[in-house]
Amino acid sequence: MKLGDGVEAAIHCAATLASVDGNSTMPGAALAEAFGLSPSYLLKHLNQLTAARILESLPGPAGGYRLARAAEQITLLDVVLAIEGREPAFRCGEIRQRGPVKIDASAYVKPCGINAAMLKAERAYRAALAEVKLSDIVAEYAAEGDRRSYAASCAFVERHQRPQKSASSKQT
Amino acid sequence: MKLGDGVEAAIHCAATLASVDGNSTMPGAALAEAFGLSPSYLLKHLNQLTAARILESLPGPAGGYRLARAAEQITLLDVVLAIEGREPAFRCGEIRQRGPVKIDASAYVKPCGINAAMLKAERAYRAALAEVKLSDIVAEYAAEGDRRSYAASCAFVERHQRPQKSASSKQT
DNA sequence: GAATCTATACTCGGATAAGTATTGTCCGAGTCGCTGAGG
DNA sequence: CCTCAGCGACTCGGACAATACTTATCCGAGTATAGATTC
Repeated sequence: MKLGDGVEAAIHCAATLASVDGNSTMPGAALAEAFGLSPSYLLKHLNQLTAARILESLPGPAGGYRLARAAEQITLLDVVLAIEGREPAFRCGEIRQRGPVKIDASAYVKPCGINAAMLKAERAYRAALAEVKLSDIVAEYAAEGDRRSYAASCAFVERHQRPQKSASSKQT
Repeated sequence: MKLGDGVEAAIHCAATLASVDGNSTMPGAALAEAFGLSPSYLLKHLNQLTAARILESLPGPAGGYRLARAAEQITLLDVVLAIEGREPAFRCGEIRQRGPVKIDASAYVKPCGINAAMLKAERAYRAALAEVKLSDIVAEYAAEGDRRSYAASCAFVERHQRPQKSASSKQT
C-alpha cells in the first residue's frame, strides 16, 4: 500500500502541460527543472504517460511533450494507472486451496469473499480518482492557489514552451 | 499501488482464527500449514497483527494465536493497516516548491489540490474496507461457500485448536 | 538569389547500475506440560 | 496416594541473509534547424 514517488511527479507534470498554449510542447528537461527532479529519471515516467496515450512526444530541437487530448478528458485515475500499472493492488493468490484443506477444483468456482471485498474497496478508490479531471486541478490552482505562485508557474511555462507549426489532434 | 503478499495471508489467518472456539488458540505453524506458507515468515505477519492488538499470542506448548476481540469488532481495514502501515499510500513531497518556481513559504500554506484529491480517494478506499467486518467474511463463507470446503476448514480448525484453561479478556 | 545538401545540436528512448523495501530463513528466550522422586 | 521439583518440548519473538522492485543514471537513435554550397 505504497504509491511510487513517480506518481506525484507525473501528475504535476501533466498539470503543468495542461497550461501550455494550444499545440506547443515543453521539453522534459524543463519539467524536471521546474520540480527539482532528475531529468533522466523523469523521462522514464513521462515515457509511461506517453505509452498510455496521455502525453505525446515530439523529437527534435523544438520537440518536447504535450497532452495527447484535452485536459477535461484526462483524469487522475488515468495518470495513476499509467504509472503504477493497471492491475489491482490486491491480487488473490488463492492460498486457501494451497494447503491440506484443498478439496477439489470444483469447490473453488466462486471467488473468495476476501478478494471480492478488497476489489470492491479498490473500485471505490479508482472511482474517486476518476472523478477528478486534470482541468479541475489546474482550475482549482488558478482560483484558490496563491497568486504569486500561480504567476510564477505561468511565467515558467511561458518561458519554456515551444510553439509548433503543424497542429496535431489536440483540438477538441 | 501494490499491496504486499502478506495482507492476503493475514486476512485468511484472521478469518480462520475467528472460527476457533471461545478462548482456544491455534499455533502459527498450523496456520502456515493450512495455507501452504512458510511458517517462519508467517509469524512475522502474525506478529504485526499481535502488535496491532488484533491477535494475542500465548507462549508455551499449548500456546498459539487467537483473536484479541470479537470478530464483529475487527474490520478488514484494521488488518490491512496493521500489515501495510497506517500512513497513506500517497505522500505529497511538495515538489512544487522544490524548483526555481519556489517563491516563499507563505505561498504554500494550503495543501496542494493534488494531495487533497489523492487523500480523498484513499479515504474512500479505507471507508470501504472499514465496512467489512471479519464476522462478515466468515458468515459469507459459511453461507455461500462450498459445503465441502467449509467442512474441511472446520475440521482442520477443530483438529489444530488447543483449548485454554483460564479465560483471557476475550469475552465482550 | 534560391534551392538543396550536409553537419549540428537538441530531443526522446531504451539499456544499464545503485539503493531500498520486501520476502524468506534461522536461532534464541520464555513458558507450560510431563515424568520422576520424595513425603 | 499426593505433592513438588526437574527436565523436556513446544511456542513465539527478534536478529540475520536473499531477492525483487524502485530509483537513478548514462549513452544511443532520431529529427528539425542552421549554415554552407551549388545551380
